[in-house]
Amino acid sequence: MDKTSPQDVLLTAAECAARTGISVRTLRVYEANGLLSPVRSQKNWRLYSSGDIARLNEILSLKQLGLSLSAIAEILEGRMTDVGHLLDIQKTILTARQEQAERGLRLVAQLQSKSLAGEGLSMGDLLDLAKETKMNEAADEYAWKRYDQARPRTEIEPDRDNLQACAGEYRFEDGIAIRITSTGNGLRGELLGQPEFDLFAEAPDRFFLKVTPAQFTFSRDEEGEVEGLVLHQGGFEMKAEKCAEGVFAATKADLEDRIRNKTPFAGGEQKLRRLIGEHREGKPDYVEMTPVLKALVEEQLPVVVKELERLGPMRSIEFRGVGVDGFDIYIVEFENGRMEWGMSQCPDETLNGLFMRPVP
DNA sequence: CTTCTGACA
DNA sequence: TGTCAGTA
Repeated sequence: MDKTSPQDVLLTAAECAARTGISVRTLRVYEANGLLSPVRSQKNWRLYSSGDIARLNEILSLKQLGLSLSAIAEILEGRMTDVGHLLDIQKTILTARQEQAERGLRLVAQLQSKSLAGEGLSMGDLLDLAKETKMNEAADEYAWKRYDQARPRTEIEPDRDNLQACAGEYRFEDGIAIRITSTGNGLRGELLGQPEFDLFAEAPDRFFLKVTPAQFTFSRDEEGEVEGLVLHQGGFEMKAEKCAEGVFAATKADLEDRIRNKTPFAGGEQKLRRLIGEHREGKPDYVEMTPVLKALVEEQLPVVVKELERLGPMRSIEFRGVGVDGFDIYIVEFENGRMEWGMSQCPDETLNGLFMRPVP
């Protein structure tokens, strides 16, 4: 079906913008995101047909829902397989925004009454207000990433040369190494202390796991050489840069040494004591944790606090050894029972793993 | 005078 | 998303 008919009037960008109440810049952005594709004149000017205008109206309507341009693109191209899920996400985001706005309004009202009462406003009052908005923006972004990472993927035929280009060793910002190898018709990933996993192509430089909702995007430098990757998982994006061949093997050998010799992380026990104490208080120190671990710890905190309360005061703490995944394992005795705690840290000493479970 | 691209805020 | 530079 041709979207332009012979008697169609074609509008220039400025005319189209005036008629739809958006800017020319915005029209170009939509086009860059694949939402619009106006024809071009001989002078390379954009010309918008009635079909383009209709599509623009659809875009504007979908934007009312607060959808991102990429989500709108998926819907318009019919690639969106799970609109129901999308709407769920959208609902939670909008509800969160609504709650945030209500909190903001209450704060403003408080501040106004305070200033009416002649008490004067402190910098701290205003900072509270500002902080709140920012936190919500972050929450929105997190929800979107989680959504995008969890949505179903479509596998495509991978490009052989590309697989070779992506193969190599990479190191995350916290020092953790990962090895990517080509299997000929896909990629295989290896993270220290974890079972190997297969990666399937969904775009030339983007691969996904089938066993868990996570994806890898490979990035290239100006010369087109693969220079790094991004792991998308659990609402986070973790960047890794390509590193020298052999780094992975070296860290693997280190881990095997640690396991064989039962070598705990330096200062691990003190750190764990502190962490347990902080958990008991219900406020662990997140500063020395990776963002991913922080999210995990926050999530399980209520349960842990309850458990620690039940167990009573701590009696002793004993290092047991290093697990295959590189976790230092400790047995912690409490007045009313015992727990196993595992702790793992990155080369830069930030904590990247923490688990705890009751043991008989 | 207008649009285009690309960069930057 | 606005704006600016340098073009065509």
